[in-house]
Amino acid sequence: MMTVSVGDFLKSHDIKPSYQRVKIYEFLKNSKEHPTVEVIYSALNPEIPTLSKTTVYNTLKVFIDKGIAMAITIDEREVRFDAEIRMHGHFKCYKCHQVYDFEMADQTADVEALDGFQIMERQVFYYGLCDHCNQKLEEVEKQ
Amino acid sequence: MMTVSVGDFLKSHDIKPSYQRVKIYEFLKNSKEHPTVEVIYSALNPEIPTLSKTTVYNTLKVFIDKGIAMAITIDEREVRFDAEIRMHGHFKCYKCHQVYDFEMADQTADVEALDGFQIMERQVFYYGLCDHCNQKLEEVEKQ
DNA sequence: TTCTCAATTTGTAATGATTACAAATTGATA
DNA sequence: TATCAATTTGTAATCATTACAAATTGAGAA
Repeated sequence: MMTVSVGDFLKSHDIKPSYQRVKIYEFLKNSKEHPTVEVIYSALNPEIPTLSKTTVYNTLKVFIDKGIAMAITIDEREVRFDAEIRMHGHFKCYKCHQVYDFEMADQTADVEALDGFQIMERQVFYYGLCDHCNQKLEEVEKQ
Repeated sequence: MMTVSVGDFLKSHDIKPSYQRVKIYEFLKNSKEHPTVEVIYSALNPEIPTLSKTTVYNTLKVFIDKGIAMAITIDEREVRFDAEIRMHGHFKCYKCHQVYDFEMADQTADVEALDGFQIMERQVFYYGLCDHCNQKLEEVEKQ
């Protein structure tokens, strides 16, 4: 729930709120699916027929540089993006390939081995079977 | 320190120990740098002039399928590999691009949000400045 | 030893995400 | 309205990875 417009939000992070940037940020913020460049481009193309995929790449790079989005390399193949900046983990299902968010305590301070290191970003990826796919598998095994 | 030969180790994991596979596993096991396919290929090519990069890809896929190696997607660009299977984290320095291992408690059980999920793999990536680069930066700032 | 056959390796070509780059467009300010 | 820098766009290049088919290898049979 944002109390300021997307334009003002971008401005407050030193990003000039062009039409494309506002639309891309809105899409990313409202999306729960951690979309790829391809997904963002395909979703906005009908509404912005002149949109270029390069613009999507450029814009996401700006968002990341300014600290309002994150790149998620949970896929080996293509990068996903997330407008949720607060610390949380990502779970990817091997079967349905969906990426789930999960709440997670920040245990950075516990890591003694990194004394003297300046930790600026954290990514926690778990992989396996989501509850849905896991349950279907168990049902099959019962038979 | 392995008490069995690499060949026997591979056999015990259902992998036929060809010359290439043994050499690639030895290199990966002895490497602390989480090498990419390119690094592995370049390192072994002098010793195995007929080696093909495709073989390196194929072999690493076999190792991962059989559970004796892991893919590390800490780089957006290319995949790195690790023969260390026990749970540990990876830290990548933004400046020198080196990837460090660090010991880490497994807090999987703490994650309530993943009830019903079957977690099969974990990756923890931290990014920032390593102690070496961080220290150099502080020295510059003092001047 | 020689033969056979499946597994493995190899080289080349294709794929596809990402980046480079230069031209076109936009929009704020004078 | 004119100017100019920032932004957007389209195309071409880059490069890690994969697909695929031919060549090679190696273990067991004859």
